[in-house]
Amino acid sequence: MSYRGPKGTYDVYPGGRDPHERPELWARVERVARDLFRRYNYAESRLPVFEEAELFVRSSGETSDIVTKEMFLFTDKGGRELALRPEGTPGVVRSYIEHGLYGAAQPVKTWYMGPMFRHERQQKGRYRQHVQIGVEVLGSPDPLVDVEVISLLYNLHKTMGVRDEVVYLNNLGDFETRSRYVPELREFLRRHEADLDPDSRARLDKNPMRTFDSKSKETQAVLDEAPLIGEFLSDDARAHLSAVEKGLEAVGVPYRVDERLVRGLDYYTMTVFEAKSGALGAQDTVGAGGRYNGLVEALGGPDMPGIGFGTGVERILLAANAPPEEDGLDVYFVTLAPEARLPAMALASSLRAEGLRCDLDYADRSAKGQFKQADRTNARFAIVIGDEELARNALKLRDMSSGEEKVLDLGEGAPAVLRAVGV
RNA sequence: GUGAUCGUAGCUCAGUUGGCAGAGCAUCGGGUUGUGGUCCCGAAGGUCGCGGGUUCGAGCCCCGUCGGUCACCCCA
Repeated sequence: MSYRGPKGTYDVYPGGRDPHERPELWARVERVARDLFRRYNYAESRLPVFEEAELFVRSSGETSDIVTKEMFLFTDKGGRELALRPEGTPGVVRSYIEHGLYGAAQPVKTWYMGPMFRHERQQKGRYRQHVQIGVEVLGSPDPLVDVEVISLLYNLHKTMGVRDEVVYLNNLGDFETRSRYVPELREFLRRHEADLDPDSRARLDKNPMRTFDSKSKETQAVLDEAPLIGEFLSDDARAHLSAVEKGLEAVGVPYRVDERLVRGLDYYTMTVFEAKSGALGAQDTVGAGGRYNGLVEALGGPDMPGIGFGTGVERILLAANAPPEEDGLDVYFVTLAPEARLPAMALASSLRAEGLRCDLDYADRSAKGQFKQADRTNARFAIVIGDEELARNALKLRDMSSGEEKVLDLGEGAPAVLRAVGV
């Protein structure tokens, strides 16, 4: 084996085995997503897969893992520091600011789908290049926008057949809330430092809230007694959370409030949410997102609120029931003489123009082999053209399920076939 | 980045204490001078991931390396 795909990547290819390698499943997600976004009135954004590295540092936070150890960095020939995008939100916000969309009617609702890159070790449901579908709503602080975004995520997953899903919801308050809560939490954790796992201990100074994500039993035992952010929320944040809850109930999205839900990115404020599936492995988050009311301003725009989600297409496919593919060809051409190939090609071309799915043998197969191929491609009909048919300017139409055969006029071309197959 | 585990035909996998590289499925052909799904026969298909080492001899033992899988960290 000479070449392999780069570490942590995968191919979508004809005959792909795993769900995320199957082209027809990707086609389905794209179809479902586009249809849903049209109904919710979101317009598409197509953005570069690389940006100035600085953009991601400013957005995700200098201390975040994504920035410190997971970015694919490179320098172009002009000496610019660039990075393959590790997430979608910063690019969308940059675009919103760059094109002055804050001056348009608000909110601006957009969606995107494309590859994201993170330099990390892969495991089930995690790749160095993975595809995210995301939405961002910029310019409105309305809690009902949060409801719309969460319900959109939920419906996307539901339509795709994601199994065993639970939506978790929390409110992290504004920066002020956190500036009161975090010292309190840190103080508490410090008192129990001896019982924490090494990773959590290391996080104590930098970002104690992420201790909640630890999978260590000992650490979780300590956290059972820890102060929760709910008690520190401002009236505003509390009202926002309850408005979101009422909204989710109104639109019929099941959810659970989880006060221990924290998110890894620095820019989140107020609402955060995460959709998890029991059908995945350790990486069980299918999609997640939250509000980022300070981000637009931090990136040089006006003080505009925003909210969005990102969801991993590979994880959607992994967590969904892959439906059996039933569709096949309308016609497979069996050519039994070299002179039959051109008339077959011409007829196939006419039938394709009429919308029929057709294919021919390009492998110089035997008669038996060509019928076998007709069978494999699930063709409804085989059209046989050989010496006998050519001599009479005819073709033989074989119904592949009944075995019934009819002789048609080859000279008449597509209309005769269309009539016989009942289109 | 850390740890565990696995790399043999396109796929799934056997391969004994180190002794001639195998099976099933898939592919192609034949049985049927032009008829598929079942059946029978045959063919083709391999630097045993790669590089070193030990040995008379390595798919097998040792070291390194690359890659896959799973978990941690983190995240979609």
